[in-house]
Amino acid sequence: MSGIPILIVAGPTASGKSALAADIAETFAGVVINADSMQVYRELAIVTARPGDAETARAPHRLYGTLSVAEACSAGRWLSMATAEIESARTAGRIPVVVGGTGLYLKALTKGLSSIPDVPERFRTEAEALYETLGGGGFRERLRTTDRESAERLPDGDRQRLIRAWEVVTATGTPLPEWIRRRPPATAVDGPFFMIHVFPERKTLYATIDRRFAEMAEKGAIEEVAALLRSGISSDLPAMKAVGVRELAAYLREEISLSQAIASGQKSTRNYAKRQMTWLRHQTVPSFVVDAQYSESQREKIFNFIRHSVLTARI
RNA sequence: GCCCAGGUAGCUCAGUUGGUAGAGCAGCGGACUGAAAAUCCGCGUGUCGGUGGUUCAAAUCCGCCCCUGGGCA
Repeated sequence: MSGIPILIVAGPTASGKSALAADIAETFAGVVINADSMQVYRELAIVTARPGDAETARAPHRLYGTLSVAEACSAGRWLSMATAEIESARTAGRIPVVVGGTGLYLKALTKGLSSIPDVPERFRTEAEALYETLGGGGFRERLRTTDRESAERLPDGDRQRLIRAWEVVTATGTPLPEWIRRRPPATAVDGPFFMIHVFPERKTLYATIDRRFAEMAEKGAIEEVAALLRSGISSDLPAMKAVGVRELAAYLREEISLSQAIASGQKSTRNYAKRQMTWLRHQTVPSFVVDAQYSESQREKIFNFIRHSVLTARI
């Protein structure tokens, strides 16, 4: 059952990878499985550029809008959902087409994620309070007494990773790097994996991003964020940190003008796309690279790659 | 045509009495093991409009030319 290969479509936001994934799944009897950390949230459809009904009708789509914004997804949680979807697609004889731009998720899928016990929430609260009182430098010194390796590796300002390292060692008694070394990645699915990278030219991509963000604001993103604010969920939740949510929320709170919010959202999206490209360039080995925005003119050469490499790998 | 004010990084601009240039924003490169659309680390990327001259030395002083605003005709 694990003989069916897994196809991964990776690329920065606005590269057209979702459309490509839908095309592939429609043509080759696949199931599109989302690997985007924000498109999993139900209430964020527009700001996350989640595939619409027309697209999802063409082939089965999984893990899109499956969680509420009141919940927090995580690499581990996503991985277990994704492996379940991959196995069920395979059982049904369909090719899993994993698509997304969240580098950590894709790495977890292809290289595995060490199994580390769940850390109860109170440790995070405690760590955050401690970080506030001691400051970055002080917190790092404190961490040094229990997890020297992390304390030396991380800069004072890397609040999130320092807190995570502290949580793990405090809750489990074992430092995070030790967990990683000790436990082999337990949850990755069996391959074979094939990866398609969609890498548009930078200038084109940025122009698309700018256009798309302005359109989102016109077509309901503001209302979507307003509803999110009205729901009163904690600003610490991941969904509140999505690109576009932060900027439009600032506009709705009347802290900045609409045009400032749009300019700022466009900028954040461009910066995000750049970070994604760093991940994808260095953390994965592509099997096939599309060096342009995906469009129908690219389709045949990609399909040929799939016919010749992916399908013949099928057992 | 004449008179002003300008022309310095992708953009907006600094630049003392001459010592081959620096801020903000934008951008670029990198890291990444359960928040990852997160969180960080690093980097000025330059025919100082052009050209001749003065000088040991010119973004800076002088001449001429080009361009952009504004004003007067």
